[in-house]
Amino acid sequence: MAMTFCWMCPIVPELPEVETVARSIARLVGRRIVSAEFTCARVLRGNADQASADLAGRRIRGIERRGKFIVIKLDGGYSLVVHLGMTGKLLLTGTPARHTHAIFNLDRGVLRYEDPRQFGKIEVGFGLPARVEELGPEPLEVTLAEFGARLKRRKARIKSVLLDQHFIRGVGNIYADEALFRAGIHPLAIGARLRPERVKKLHAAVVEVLTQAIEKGGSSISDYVDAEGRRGFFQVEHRVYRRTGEPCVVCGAPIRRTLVAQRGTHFCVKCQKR
DNA sequence: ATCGGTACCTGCACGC
DNA sequence: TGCGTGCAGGTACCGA
Repeated sequence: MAMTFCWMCPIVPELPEVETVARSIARLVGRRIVSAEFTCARVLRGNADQASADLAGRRIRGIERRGKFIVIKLDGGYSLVVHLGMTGKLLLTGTPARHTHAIFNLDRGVLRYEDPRQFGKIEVGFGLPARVEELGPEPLEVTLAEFGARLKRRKARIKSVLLDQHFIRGVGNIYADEALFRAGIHPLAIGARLRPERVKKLHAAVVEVLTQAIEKGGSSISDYVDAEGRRGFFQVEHRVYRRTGEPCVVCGAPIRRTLVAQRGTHFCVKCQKR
C-alpha cells in the first residue's frame, strides 16, 4: 500500500509547509537558547563558533515565515534564519541522528535541524540577511495591481517567473504547476504577455492553492515535527503535479510533462493555453 | 535588471 | 543479489 509520504509524493517545503513548521515551533517564543552546536559546514553560513557565541543566552522573541525562510527573532536585534532546502526539518523530539546538523539547547527542551541532502541553510546574525530582505512580496499579501505590475516586467516563461523568489516569495515547483493549471495558463506562456483577465486568474489561483494547502497542513500542525516529521500532513490534492499520463480532472486528456527551468513541469495541453 | 543553465547533495527506482 | 546510473528540486552563482 502506498504511503502518504513515499518517494513518489515527497513533501517539499514550499510556503504552506514552511508556514506549518513555523507555527509548530511558535511555542518556543519566550524560551532562551542556552547553547548551540553546528556539525555541518555546508548547512551553516559563516563560522560555527561565531554563530554559537551569537546565539548563546539569547531569548526567542518571535518566529515568523518569510517566503520559504523561517525567521527566529532573538534578543538584541539578532536573528536565526533557517531555510529547509529540499529535505530540511526542524524537530522538537527524538535524538540526534546521522543527518542532524544543528542542535539548539534551550532553557527547556531542544530544537534540532536535520537535513539529509544538506540543501538547507542556517544563518545567524544581526538583523536580517540581505537575501531575505531582497525577497519579493508575500503571495498571500500582494495585491492584484502589484502582481500585474511586476509581471509586466518579466519576459521569461511564466513558470520560471513563479519560481523566482524575487517575483513573489514562497512558491515552488509543486504549487507553480498547480496554480497554472487552476488558472488555465500554459507554463511556457511569457509573463509580460498575459492579458489582464488571465493575470487576475493567476493571482487568484496562487492565493487559492496556497491558502488551501495551509489549511490542510494546519489541521495537523501539532504532528508535523513528530517522529519523521511528515506523518499527518495532508497535501492538497494534486491536479497535475506528478500526474504524467493520468487523465486531466477537468477534460480527461492525459497530463503532460516537460522541463522548464530544469524542473519537471506538469500541465494539461487542452486546459492550459499559451 | 533579467534570463537560462549548472552545481550542490542524498536516497530511491530501475536495469543489467 | 548487488551495483551503477538517473532523477528529484531548493538556492546560489555564472555568463550573456
